[in-house]
Amino acid sequence: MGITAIPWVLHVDLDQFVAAVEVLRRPELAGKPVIVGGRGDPTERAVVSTASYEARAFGVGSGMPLRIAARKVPDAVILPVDQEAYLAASETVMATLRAQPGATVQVLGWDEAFVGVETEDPEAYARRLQAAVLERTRLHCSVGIGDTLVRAKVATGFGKPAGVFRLTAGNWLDVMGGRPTKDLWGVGTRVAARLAKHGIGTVAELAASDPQDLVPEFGPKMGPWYAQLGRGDGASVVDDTPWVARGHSRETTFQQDLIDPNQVADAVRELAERVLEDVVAEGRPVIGLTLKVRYAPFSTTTQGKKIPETFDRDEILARALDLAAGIEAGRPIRLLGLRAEMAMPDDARKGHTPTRGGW
DNA sequence: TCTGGGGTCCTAGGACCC
DNA sequence: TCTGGGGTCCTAGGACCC
Repeated sequence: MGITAIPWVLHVDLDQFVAAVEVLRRPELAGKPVIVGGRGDPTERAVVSTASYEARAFGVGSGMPLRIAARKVPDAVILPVDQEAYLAASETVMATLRAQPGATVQVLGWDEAFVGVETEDPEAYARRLQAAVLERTRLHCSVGIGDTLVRAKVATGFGKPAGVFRLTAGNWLDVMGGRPTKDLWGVGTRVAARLAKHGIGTVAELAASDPQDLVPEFGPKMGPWYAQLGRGDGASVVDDTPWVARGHSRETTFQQDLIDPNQVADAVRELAERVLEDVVAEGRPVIGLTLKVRYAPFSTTTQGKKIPETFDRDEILARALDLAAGIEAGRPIRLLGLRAEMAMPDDARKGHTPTRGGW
């Protein structure tokens, strides 16, 4: 008997994806600090989508205000976000992954996916995968190998750029144990701070914690889930069930804060029109609406309402304006967002989501 | 330094029903 | 007059991800 092929989870993540796509169509940018964000105008309210490695060397990263990024890297080439271009590149990458022998592909976003495969040699498979993506798209990617989704996802970070790294139950604590809980996928600064309050600062400490002890702080689901996350445990099945959106939202940040109620009403109408385009394209009726309001400087409130199933444009507009009636008069508004929740088709699997749920 | 836009899921508390 | 206990649904808000 030879070695039995066993199931592995691979996590594929394109390196500096957005910046790389831009450099491909403008080769003269290779080796330069490239920052992509907003409309490419650093005087506007916008944030960095992606920075090339050359720009990251100056301390620029995703989510940073574009204004600050431009200040840190005076020579940077600043480009507007071009969703269509990235989506097209992404689709080619995903198609390439799906074409690999034995691959089950679960897309997580523009630039990343899980690949499930049974193989004796996951490193060799990962290398073939990288070569295929590079040949087809001229884009580099890193691959994490794991025995669970979480371990594969975390492993990728150690493979960057353009490398391969394996994390399993065998080396998880050796590699991750001493690191802060914030390094885990799903633990942000807020949760890390709340864990620290209970004396849990590292992954090893979280892994050793009793899941039930975390329930009072985080609730019946999230408490045990964080304990499991600390151990790297969880689901190991890659699920290629097509993703069905729960809803669609649109939001706008105003370059100048809004005060006039008429302007607010106009903005809500426009958001409703844009949301409706997506809903109509999906062909599934709206069952709820949520309005998000960010007042200047920084408090955010939401107001939601269930509504009877409808596609009716006027009905949805009227409901959206009802929600807008709850906006505090006279307070400057920096952002408005409108989300439409849609009815789920009967055959859609609940609990399957790109970033969470069930694991 | 001053924070986009598109998503998902979880929790607490109130309303309502039996 | 005062009021149990359980269940479900809804809303508002929080947290996280890319």
